[in-house]
Amino acid sequence: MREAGKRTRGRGTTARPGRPRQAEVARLAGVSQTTVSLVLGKKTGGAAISEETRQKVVGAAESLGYVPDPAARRLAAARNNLLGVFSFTATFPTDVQHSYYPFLVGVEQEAAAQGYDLVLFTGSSPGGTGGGTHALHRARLADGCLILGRHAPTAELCRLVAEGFPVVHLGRRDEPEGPAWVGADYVSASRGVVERLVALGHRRIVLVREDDEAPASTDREQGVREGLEEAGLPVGPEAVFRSADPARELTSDRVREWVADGVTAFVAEETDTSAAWRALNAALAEAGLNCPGDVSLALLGSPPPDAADGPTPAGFDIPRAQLGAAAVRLLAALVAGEQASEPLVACTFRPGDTLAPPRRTSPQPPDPLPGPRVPGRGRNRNTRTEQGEPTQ
Amino acid sequence: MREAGKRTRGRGTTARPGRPRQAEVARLAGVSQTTVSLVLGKKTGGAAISEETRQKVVGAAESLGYVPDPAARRLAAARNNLLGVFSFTATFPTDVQHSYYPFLVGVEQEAAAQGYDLVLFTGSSPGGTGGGTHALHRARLADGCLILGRHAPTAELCRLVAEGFPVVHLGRRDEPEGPAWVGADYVSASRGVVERLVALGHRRIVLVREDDEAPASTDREQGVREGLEEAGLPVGPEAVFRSADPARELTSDRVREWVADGVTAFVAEETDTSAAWRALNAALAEAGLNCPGDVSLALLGSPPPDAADGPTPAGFDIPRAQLGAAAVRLLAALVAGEQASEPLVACTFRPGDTLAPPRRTSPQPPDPLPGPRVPGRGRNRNTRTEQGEPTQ
DNA sequence: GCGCATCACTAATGCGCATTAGCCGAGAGA
DNA sequence: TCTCTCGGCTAATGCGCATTAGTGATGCGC
Repeated sequence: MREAGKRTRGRGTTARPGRPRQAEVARLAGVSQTTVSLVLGKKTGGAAISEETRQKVVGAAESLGYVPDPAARRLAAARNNLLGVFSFTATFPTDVQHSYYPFLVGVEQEAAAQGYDLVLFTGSSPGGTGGGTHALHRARLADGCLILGRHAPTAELCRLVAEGFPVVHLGRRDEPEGPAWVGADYVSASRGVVERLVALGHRRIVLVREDDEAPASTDREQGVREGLEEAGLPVGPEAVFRSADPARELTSDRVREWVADGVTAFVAEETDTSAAWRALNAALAEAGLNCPGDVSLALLGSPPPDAADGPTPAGFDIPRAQLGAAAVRLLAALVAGEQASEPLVACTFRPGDTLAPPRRTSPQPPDPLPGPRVPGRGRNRNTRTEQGEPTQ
Repeated sequence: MREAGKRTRGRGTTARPGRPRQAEVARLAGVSQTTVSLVLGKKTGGAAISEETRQKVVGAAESLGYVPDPAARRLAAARNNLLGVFSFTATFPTDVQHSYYPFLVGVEQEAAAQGYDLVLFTGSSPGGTGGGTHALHRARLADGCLILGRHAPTAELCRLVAEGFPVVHLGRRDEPEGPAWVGADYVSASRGVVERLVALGHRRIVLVREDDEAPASTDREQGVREGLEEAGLPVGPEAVFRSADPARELTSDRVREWVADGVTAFVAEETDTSAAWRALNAALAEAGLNCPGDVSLALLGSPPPDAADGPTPAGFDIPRAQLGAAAVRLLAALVAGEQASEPLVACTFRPGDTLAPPRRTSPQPPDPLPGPRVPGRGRNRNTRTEQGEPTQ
């Protein structure tokens, strides 16, 4: 069933039914196939090749237009330089908004850099034809596999992991026996935002967050708390406003009250809906407070795409491409049998247009901070927030 | 140099260093490797397998999570249900504007439907590490390969084709010995736009185009000409305004002149820069003509993304996702050894807000057309423009 | 002038799979 | 009873390459 019917391998003849093999090159150069492999593979691995022979081989290969067969190459090398990418929604959904595209930018780049090609496993969304329940098992075709999104069947996934197959999940996971993962360092990033505010002179800062328990939310709150603590500011319940329905509960009255009470800066968490952020902005507008004149604002994440107009909120961006790249690096390390290291990727500080020193207090940079600094709680060396320069 | 030092293949032990092979499955099922291959390959090729044995094998394979090695499959002259995707720019560039994303939407869907997974060959952009000049030959790992964009090295490409490797290029190509391709049917789509205008009562229509010889341009002009001809309207040089620098040469005076002369509709070609379209709009605005009140306008393509405001121009959209899907279908057919069929994909008519019956002539729908209709030149059955309903 | 270490190269092997040629036992035909 | 299929399976082979043992020559020291 090879090529155009029949069995083509009529060896012995000079016939060249397909593309040339190393054997043909060898014959033409008057050497052995091994020599050809050695010369073209560049690896002198123990053996030495005379310049003369090398030239003969290279010449023969060129004149025949020899190109190695990737399948054979990979088979012989016992690895195929393929990384699987599994998303349990379409990898390229019609709705670009919810796609993994930004991650894939980094995934592709890093994979290329590491010498891997990518296998996109299709049809893993509901109703996929092949595989059925065991869709994930196709991943074994690759040397390792990347999981995007939280929709992978956990049982299957853990099984792959248990069997020693290298798997990296893009996004934090909490299972003890689950796959390796990489995620954004929300804690450090959030702390960094608070540090900025403090450096500008703010002493009363309120975090507005929604009412869920996702790690993404919890981490941000923790970061804010660490930032406050580090500056010796109070971390009591008054520092966090938590609401299941910010649009209703975060009123202009509430905001006025805060401001009257000495609050000079607000920090809102970012979520799918950006409910907290929207509510905060609405309430401020209604209260007649403007930003950054009256109060400073920061958003712990990227602004929603529909809010492209208006000032850019200060805060941080999730470096999606870098996350993708980090995931690939980690996966490549696992494939190579090395140990995984830091799974957190630093976010990028976004200066924005919503920060200013507080109104009434004269900006006393970092000196007269009330309360003691907490020394041991310094930022984590490896994952510290990459803060852009203020002038940037 | 295999795995973590030493030779790992300490066969005989129960050790399972990598993913399971057919041999392991065979051992577990108590049959030979051949039987496993036979059962899992579904090909009863001469041999018959009892249902009992089949069950044992399938069970063993499943419990081990066996997945065939794609490289080995390819080497053994079989299929591996992998389609390669090659883009000679980054497949996921940072600049989303110029990406192949819309095509990939369709590629992914159709690949899933046909039971193929996709291999993204990375690093084919300039400076790619692996492969070097012969980067394209990595494609041989897959059953066939899709080429996006015009940057593939033609020589390599033609070589693959000559060797009988299934290749489909997304976008029209004109080499005689080049790869198969799929493209948008600009001719039919452009003709369809003219037909609309004619149906609305327009009798003097001018095409504004830039001065290049790309097939995309030529095809559109041809479509317009066919549309005019079909309606029995003159197809002389006065029907086409061609300019290397529309911004300068397409003046408001020129436009006024046309209108005074009885022209009631303009059609502009779409290009990277949309120069023709922009110039036309500018000239009309300067001439104080409004659309669709005074004249009707159509754009032979999708509006530039920076012109999101303003009325939606009538015209057609290139169905990128469908093109991707069509490319995959064609490729799958080639892989299966079938013959290729129609490479053209119909564009979608976009009604827009820029069409209206001509001002002074009473709208005489399709009846009193001057001149004879040209019968044989009817639209191409298979590729006719999928025109949206006007009410849509 | 005999061991011994290069040097320059080759024969042999196996990667994981598909395929081909058989092998063995049981029933059918003679 | 002896061959003759034929069903059900397996041993053997090869895909094109990389890798590992060699194998002759040659040079070198003593």
